[in-house]
Amino acid sequence: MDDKRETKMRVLEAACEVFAEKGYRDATVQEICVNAKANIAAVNYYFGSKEQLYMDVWQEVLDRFRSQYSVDIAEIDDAGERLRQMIHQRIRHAFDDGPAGRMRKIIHREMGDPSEMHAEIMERFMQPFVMLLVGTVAEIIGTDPADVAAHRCAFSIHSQIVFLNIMRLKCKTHHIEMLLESASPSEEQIDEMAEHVITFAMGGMKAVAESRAIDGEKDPPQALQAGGR
Amino acid sequence: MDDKRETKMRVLEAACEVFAEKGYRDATVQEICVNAKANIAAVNYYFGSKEQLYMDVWQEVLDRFRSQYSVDIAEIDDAGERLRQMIHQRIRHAFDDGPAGRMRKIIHREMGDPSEMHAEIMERFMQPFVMLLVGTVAEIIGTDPADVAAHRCAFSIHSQIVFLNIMRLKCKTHHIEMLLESASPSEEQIDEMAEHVITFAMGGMKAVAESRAIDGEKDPPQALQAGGR
DNA sequence: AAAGGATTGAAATGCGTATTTGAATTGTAT
DNA sequence: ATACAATTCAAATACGCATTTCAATCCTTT
Repeated sequence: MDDKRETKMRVLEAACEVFAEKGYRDATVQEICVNAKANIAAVNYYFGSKEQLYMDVWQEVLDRFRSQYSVDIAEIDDAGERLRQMIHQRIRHAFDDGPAGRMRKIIHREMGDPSEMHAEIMERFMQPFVMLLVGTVAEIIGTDPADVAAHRCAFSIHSQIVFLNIMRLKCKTHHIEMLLESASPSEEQIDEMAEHVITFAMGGMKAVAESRAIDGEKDPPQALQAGGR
Repeated sequence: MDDKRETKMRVLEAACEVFAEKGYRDATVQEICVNAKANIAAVNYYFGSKEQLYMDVWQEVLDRFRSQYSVDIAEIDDAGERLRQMIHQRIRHAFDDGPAGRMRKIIHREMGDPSEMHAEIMERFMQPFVMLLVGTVAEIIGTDPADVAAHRCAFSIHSQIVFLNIMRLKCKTHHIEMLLESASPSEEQIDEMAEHVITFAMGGMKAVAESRAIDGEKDPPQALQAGGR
C-alpha cells in the first residue's frame, strides 16, 4: 500500500510528529518507526542515525515554515501596525495545535532542552523575528535599534510570547491555568489575548519612552500617542 | 575525615548542586557520588533511588527557601510598592549564581522538563508568588482579583521574569544575548533591568486599565497615576 | 527469467545508566 | 574483647535504548 521509497518520507513525517510531541530525547526510534509503519532499522538505513534524522526534520520544518509564513509582515510601513500584526500572528500561532503548530512545538522544545543544532536553529528561526521586533520597537519608542531601551522593550514583549508557547507545551496542570483562562481558548479569546499583549506592550513602551525623556530631557516620541489601538 | 552519618548529608548536598546544574535527567548518580566523595551505592542505600533522592532534594530546597525568603513582601501596604519589591527581588534572584541561586535553577529546570513532583513543586513554590502577583495587580488596576484583566496583566509580568530565568539557565549562545546586555551584568545593570520591568509593567497596566475604562465606561483607577516610580 | 542491487525484517549487539549484591570494614553495645 | 548491626566498597546485574548485522525479500535491468 504505502509503497517503495515512500518509506523515507513516511519516517520523516512520523519523526516530525513524534519529535514535536515528545522532544528529541523522549522520542524513540522505535516509536517513530511504528508510527511510520517501517522497520526499526529504517532510521539508520535512510538517515544514518537518530541525530541526523532530527536534523533532517529541522530542515523540513524550516522549509515548510518559510514557505508558509512569507506573508511579509516586515513590509508593513507603520511600526505600530507592524508590531500589532507580529503579535497577533505569533499568538495565533501559539494556539495552533494543527500540523502547522508542530513547528512551534518543536522550536520551543529546543529552547527548553537545547540540542546540537540549537545555535543554528535559533539563528535561522528566532533571530530574524527578534531583530524585526527590536527594529520595530526602536521605531516606536524613538531610539536607535542598538539602544538598550529598545532591547529591553523587545525582551519584555518577546518573553510574553515565548512564555505562552512554553506553557502550552509542558505544564499541563498547575498555576499557569490560573493565568490562562483556558487551555484551549476560542478564536475570540485568542484574539483578546493578543489584544491584551498589544495594549500592555504599547503602554509599557510609552512608559519607558517617557521615563527616558525625563532622564535625558528629551521629547517623548510621537508614535505612542495612540495608546493601544 | 568527613565522618560517619555525615555521608547522607554529603550526598544530599552534592545532589542539590548537581541537579541544579544539570537537571534531573542529565545528572548521574555516579557524578553525585563522586562529588559527595561517597560510593556509588550510597544513593540507593540512603535514599532508595535516584528519584527519591530528587524528591528529598526538593524537600530540602523548599525548606531552605522558605526560611530564607520569609521577609514578607506580602506585608507591604501600598500595592505599587509591593509589586516593585516583588519584581526587584525576583530579578535579583534571577542573577544570583551563588548557592542561593540553586533554588532558582532547579525550579526553572522543572518548568522546562517536568518531573513527577512537578505539580507539587509548582503548587508550593510558584503558586503563592503568582497569587500574590495577581492580587497586587488587581489592586493596581482596580479590578477584582478574579477578573481576567488582572490575570492577563499578571501573566505579562510573570512571563518576563520566568523567561529571564529560563534564558539564564540554558541557551548559552544565541539571540538572547541580543536582548540581555550581558550574561553576567553588574549590580547596576541588574537594578536597571528591574527598573525597566517595573516601568514597563506599570505602563502596561495603565494602558490596560484605560482601555477597560473606555470599553466599560468606567473610571480608570487611581493607583496608576504615578506612572513608573 | 536471471542477476544484482536496493530495501525490509527480526534478532543480536553495544552502551550508558541505575540498581543490586555480597563480601569487607567500621562502629557500637555488652 | 566479642558479637552484632550499620556502613562502605567493587563488582555484578538489569534495562532501555540506539545501532548493527545478516538473511530474506523486492525491484530493476538486461
